[in-house]
Amino acid sequence: MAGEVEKLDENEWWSRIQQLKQGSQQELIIKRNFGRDGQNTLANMAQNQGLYFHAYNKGKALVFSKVPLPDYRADLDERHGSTQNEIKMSTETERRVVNLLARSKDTSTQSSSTSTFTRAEKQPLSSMPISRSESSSSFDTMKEKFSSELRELQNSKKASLSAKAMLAFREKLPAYKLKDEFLKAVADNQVLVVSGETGCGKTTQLPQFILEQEIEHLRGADCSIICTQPRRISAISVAARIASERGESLGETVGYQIRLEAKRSERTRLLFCTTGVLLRRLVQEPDLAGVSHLLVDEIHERGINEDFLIIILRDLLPRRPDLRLILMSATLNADLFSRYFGNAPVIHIPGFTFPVAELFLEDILEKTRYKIKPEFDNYQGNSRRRRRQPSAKSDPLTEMFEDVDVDIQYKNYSLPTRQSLEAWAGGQLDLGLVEATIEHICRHEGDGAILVFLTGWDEISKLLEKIKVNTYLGNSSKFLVLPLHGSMPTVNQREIFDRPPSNMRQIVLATNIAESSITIDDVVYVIDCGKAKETSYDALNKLACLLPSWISKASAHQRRGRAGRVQPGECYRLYPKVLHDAMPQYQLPEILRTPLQELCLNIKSLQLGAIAAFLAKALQPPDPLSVKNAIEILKTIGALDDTEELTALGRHLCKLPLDPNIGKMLLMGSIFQCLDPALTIAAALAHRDPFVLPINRKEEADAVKRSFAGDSCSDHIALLKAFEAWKGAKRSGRERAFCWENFLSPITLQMMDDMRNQFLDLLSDIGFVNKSKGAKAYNHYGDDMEMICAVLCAGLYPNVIQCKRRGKRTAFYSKDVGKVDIHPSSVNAGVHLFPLPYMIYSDKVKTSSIYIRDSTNISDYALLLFGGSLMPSKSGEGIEMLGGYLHFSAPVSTLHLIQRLRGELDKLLQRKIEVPALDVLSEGIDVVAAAVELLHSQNVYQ
DNA sequence: GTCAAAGGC
Repeated sequence: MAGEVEKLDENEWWSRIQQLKQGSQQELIIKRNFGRDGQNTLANMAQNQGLYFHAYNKGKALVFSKVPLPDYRADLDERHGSTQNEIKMSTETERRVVNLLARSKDTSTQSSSTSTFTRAEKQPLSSMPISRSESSSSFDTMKEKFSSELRELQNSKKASLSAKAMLAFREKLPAYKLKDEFLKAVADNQVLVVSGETGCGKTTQLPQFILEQEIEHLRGADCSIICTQPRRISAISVAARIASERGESLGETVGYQIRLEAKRSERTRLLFCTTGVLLRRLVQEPDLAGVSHLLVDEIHERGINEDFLIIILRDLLPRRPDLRLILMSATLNADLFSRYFGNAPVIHIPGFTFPVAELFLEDILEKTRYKIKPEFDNYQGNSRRRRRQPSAKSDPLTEMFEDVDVDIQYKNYSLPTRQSLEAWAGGQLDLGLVEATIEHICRHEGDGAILVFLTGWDEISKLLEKIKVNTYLGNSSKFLVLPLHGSMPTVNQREIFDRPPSNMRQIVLATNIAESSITIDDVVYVIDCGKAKETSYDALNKLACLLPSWISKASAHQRRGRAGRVQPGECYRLYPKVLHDAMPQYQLPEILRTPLQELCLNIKSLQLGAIAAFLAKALQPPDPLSVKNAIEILKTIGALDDTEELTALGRHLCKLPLDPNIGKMLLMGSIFQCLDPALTIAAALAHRDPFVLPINRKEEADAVKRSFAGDSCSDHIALLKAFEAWKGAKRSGRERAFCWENFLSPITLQMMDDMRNQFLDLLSDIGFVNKSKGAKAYNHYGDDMEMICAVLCAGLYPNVIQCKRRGKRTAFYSKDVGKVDIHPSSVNAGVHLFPLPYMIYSDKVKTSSIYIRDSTNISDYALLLFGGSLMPSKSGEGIEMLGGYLHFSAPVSTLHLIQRLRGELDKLLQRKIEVPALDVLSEGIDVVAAAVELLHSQNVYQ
């Protein structure tokens, strides 16, 4: 059935596609011989031509067809055929299941009545009319009274002595000098873009100017100013700063609101919140009724939430002519936002930082006399050969430098420097160079902390080791070296913020976390390796990647700025100046680098119309193929129907602040009586891994995690058991010791606990849980490992891989990308044989290989009963799933029994989703018991 | 054989 595979050049494809359209041929199969960007364009254009497109075998075979294509075709897959899994059910099990099914009530007659419910639910999600009509005269009087009260209070605070000192401080900020110009621009324009460097005071002053003016003009009661921040910590700290500048306590006129935490009151007029909080609020208030001014801060960071918000706001402005929108950005790309909003005026505020001297690789080599040794695999000494054979990993920027003629470009530099530049390989960071640079600063430059930007855990750990054995830097009475990484326990410690003893120099080895999330005050020297690990999304292979790459000029600028906060500083850049000049201006916005299913669900939830059309309005619209993939997943998990409308399940998922798969897992847990485990696992997957990665005691940490997993072959169970043990330790008052001994982060665990409560509230809001019944009513199978794994399967599907025996080991295969590996941090890493034939996972990412980060070993029955829909296989003798990728064979009676049970389960589930209050235990006890019976009689894995 | 960073009514 496969047509002949053709090799085509990129410039031939268009005419061949035209031929396909006009001729009698059914399909065209192209073997890829060009880059991925070309493929995506090709795929999109072919689809515009009305042809179906699918990529097979890691995108090596591209198929265009006049008929819809299956998403798996063994004939085009060179990697492996998918194996049949033979299901052997014992007669005893079969008899029990048949009996249980016979006892179960026939639920099919009742399900028809639910359709009316579905239709009623399709009406707008919420309509909360603001009852302006009620504004009786007494209401107006109250507001007037409140407005003048606010003004009196503001004036009395201003008069106080401390306020005068505070004002003197504020007046020194660059933003203060533009106060009048800013307020006039806000009054005259609906949209305003403000650009300003760090330290200019825009975040603390501009919202405050508006607040002061509104109160002064007796509009205090009517105004509601919102300022969004991308991070929780900045929302709190900025709000606290402004409250103190106004001489008030936090939560009076100035407050904040972040997830699970708020300090605000009836009197709050200026609210700082995370962008996510505002997006959630938009579901209830699509017009932001009642908001007078909205400031969106840090938009230059181009986070997915901010980019999403901006599309919504541009559509909203005509409906809210009285709303004022102020976009705040770093200097570099303010014009981009101005153009997006119809050339909105831009105000620029100069920054206030100390000058930072810049040194590039060539200067550093000259100063340190460090000698770069040629790379082994790349080298045989002669530079011409190096140029002709660039290492496979090298990127365009590094290649660009390989073409530079060092002797000409650097003729004013010494010979050793030129030789080192010749040997420099941008593909790999030279830690010896970093060490030499640190030592140079410590020996020859003045006092002050050193901040080193590295890409990840491994580099931090190795450099730490190098410093420890360095004869000069290893002196722990003179140098305080601190690793700073999001998953290291030190992040939660205060050491980094405490000033070191005066005779010690602090050296911080950090990831990007120190670029914007954590500020270390007394940094004078920054060493920048020029790289960061960055996610990207390969739409063709439906694969997320996390690879080190060169940072943008904007990031490099931000890193440099970290040296000039307290006094003039120095920035040592471990890459040549010509490379810096060739860096991209900005990083690709997050919306172009991430899987989009959650965003797509939010678009439907906010009723913003067709997904693709909406996203096409973005500042930089995502690849249509990425959008298509996201919609495809939402359809597979049953959140969207064929017309891209929300299903009943989809509407429930909208209410949960979770990735749709994790949300579904949570709903399934509540339905199938594993509520507590589902809450815990959902919280961990949505937030972050509570296991920390200590730098010295990695093996111990690994062993602890494995002991939590027991023999479950599941990272998810390890999370669950760790959380439960923490709860126990907390009850007995030994939380701290417990966390320390078990390499767990108390902050993360506490956050998980709070999130569990939020999820429980939300499940109660949508009717799945009746809190008054107590936890016991929803945890009948809370200790049943097979049932918990089945719930994981129900939620995380189609994230499933096959485990196949290869001699004494097991190999793993996924439908989209073929062979994958278990991530070495998983409890399943290094295990050679597994009791069950599949793994379900929530995170697959390409780094040095394609890794499944967290996995749970599951049975055929878990997949058959809780996975994707069952299709009769083409041969007619079995069942297929996942577009033909998974095959199951069994005697006809077994197949029928499984299909019948699956049918009953689906019916029960559908009714429960449409009528959430339905009691599954009383309505479907026998069907669920039959499922449990099968799950417990696990097939022997061959 | 490995672990960038953020975020949610």
